[in-house]
Amino acid sequence: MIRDQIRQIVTEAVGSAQSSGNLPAVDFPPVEIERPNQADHGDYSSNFALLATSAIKKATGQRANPRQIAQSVVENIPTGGLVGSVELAGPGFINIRLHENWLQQSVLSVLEQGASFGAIDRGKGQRWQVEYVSANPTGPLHYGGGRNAVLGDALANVLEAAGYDVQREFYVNDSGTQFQLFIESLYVCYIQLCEELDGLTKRNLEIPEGGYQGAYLHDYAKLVRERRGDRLAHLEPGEARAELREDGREIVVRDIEDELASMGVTFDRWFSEKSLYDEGLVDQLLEQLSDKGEVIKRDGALWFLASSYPGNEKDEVVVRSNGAPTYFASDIAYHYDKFVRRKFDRVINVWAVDHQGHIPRMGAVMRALELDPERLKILLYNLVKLIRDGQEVKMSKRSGDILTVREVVEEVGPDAVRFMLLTTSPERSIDFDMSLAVQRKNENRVYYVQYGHARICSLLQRAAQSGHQNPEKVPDDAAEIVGLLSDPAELTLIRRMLEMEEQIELAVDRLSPHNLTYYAEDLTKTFSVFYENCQVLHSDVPRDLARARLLLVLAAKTALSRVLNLMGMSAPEEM
RNA sequence: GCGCCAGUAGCUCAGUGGAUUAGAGCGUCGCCCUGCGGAGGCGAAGGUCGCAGGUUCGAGUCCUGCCUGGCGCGCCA
Repeated sequence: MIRDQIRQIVTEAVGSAQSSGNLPAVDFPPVEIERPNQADHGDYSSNFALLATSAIKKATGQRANPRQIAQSVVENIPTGGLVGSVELAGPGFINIRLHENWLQQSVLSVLEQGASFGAIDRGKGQRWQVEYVSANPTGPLHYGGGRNAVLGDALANVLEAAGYDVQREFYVNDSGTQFQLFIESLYVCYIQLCEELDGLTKRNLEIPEGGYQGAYLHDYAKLVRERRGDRLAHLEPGEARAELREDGREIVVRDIEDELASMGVTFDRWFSEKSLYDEGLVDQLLEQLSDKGEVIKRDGALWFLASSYPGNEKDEVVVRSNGAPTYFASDIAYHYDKFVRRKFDRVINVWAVDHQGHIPRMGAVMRALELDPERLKILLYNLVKLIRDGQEVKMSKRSGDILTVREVVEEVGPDAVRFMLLTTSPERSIDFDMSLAVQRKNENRVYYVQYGHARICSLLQRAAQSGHQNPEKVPDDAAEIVGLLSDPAELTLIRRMLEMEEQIELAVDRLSPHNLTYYAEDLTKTFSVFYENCQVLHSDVPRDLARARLLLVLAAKTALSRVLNLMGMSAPEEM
């Protein structure tokens, strides 16, 4: 990374200053490089001298002058390469500007990297898992799950860009109470459908208490009947429901899968909760924890003694007194599987805020399994409120009449959904204004960015038509002609593109990719300024300059489509 | 009651402990089209960063207390 290179250069300068006696031989804190807020403070700056002052005071008791320290460092930073100029500023800041030649040449580096532009190797050799959505397989996805999908997917994209080996997983809760209720509800719908269509005697079955009643169940039931005819209706209810589990699971999971695919979200693995029971892993883990005294029997139930771990106030039931395990039991086995069997270095679970209470418990589980709790990270996100025509979209849960991800995607389009759900930091709730998201107006930020990309494409296309060499191809004299890019608007655009690595790093560090939306806008804005100020295809523009600018435009396209892709959005050629 | 999160411009939101002016978009008010997509660009107005203390050379950012709103504290998930 550029910033790492700068850090290295400054660190070496500190070393030189120390060995020549200009700086005292004390232990200094590591050099930090930051991005100044103001452009005239350079591309990068370091507050090293200010931190060094207190380090010297601590070590020797002497008071040092930060400006003097900074001066000693500045003198030892060679210009050339990527460093254009170095200056001492204010109370002791070291401001560094990138070299113009180096900036120009980096246009070619952007083109070389192409679709992987901005990739860094921070995660090299590490296997991470992102588990997201993991909604109950009991029906279509509630729109709120859309935020989970978008966050998890973009985060996984960004982690891959940062060099991590990432696995995307959806945990299918096909074993608990909710799934059972779903199957029972589906059974009732199926029987009713058979009674109606196959003339069977009415049994007057009713959806069980707490069961599911959405209209989608009838669609599911139809699918079952298409596969099985009325065969299951002639079996004992218990037997029929057992058989229905498979069909029901398949149908609902497929439905959710399609729904997520409609906004471009896919998974590497759909992990079955039931499989943890089938292979006995849950029992095995409960025994194991029981042997270690972490799990005990009390009041007829089996308890995990979570309260012996920090942050936990109470114990948790893992097996109810009626013998049925809670979801928490399989969660223990599931995380054992993730960390011990599959050996993920780190796992990120994306959860809605209403699961926040589960976090300390999982921390306790990690400790009980003798795993470093740091290896499990929870990305919590707040709820989404849908607004249409200035009013909150309310829905009745009882009738199962929910607004689904599919419906929202159909109404506003996958790209707008993704962008909108990504702009806000996860811990904040979102008021998602659907009426605004569909408007092709200035207020809609999604279109601003995509329009910028389309305009770039149109420019490149026009270039090809007006007799330029295929602008998508880098010419042999590219290294020479990019040297003609010296307009402030051109250099600013290059600088902005070169922030890509840092933007990716930032999203990874915070486990939150929302900065990408702002970066995309910023990049687009910077391109627009260039576009206004620098003509490309115009008779007044010298041919080589036009060619150089076309390379820059192509690089801008590379950068902009890269950010859009990281966010999981399309980069339209035209709109 | 306890815990977690949020409170920044009229609105929607960024903000990684540092340099006299805390940013963006929208909205408002002015400009810029004999030129590559005006779904654009430039500029202006607009802020007690919820409140009160504290730490620091320096706080929107860290600490404490309080106010407001959301969520969580089940043999639910």
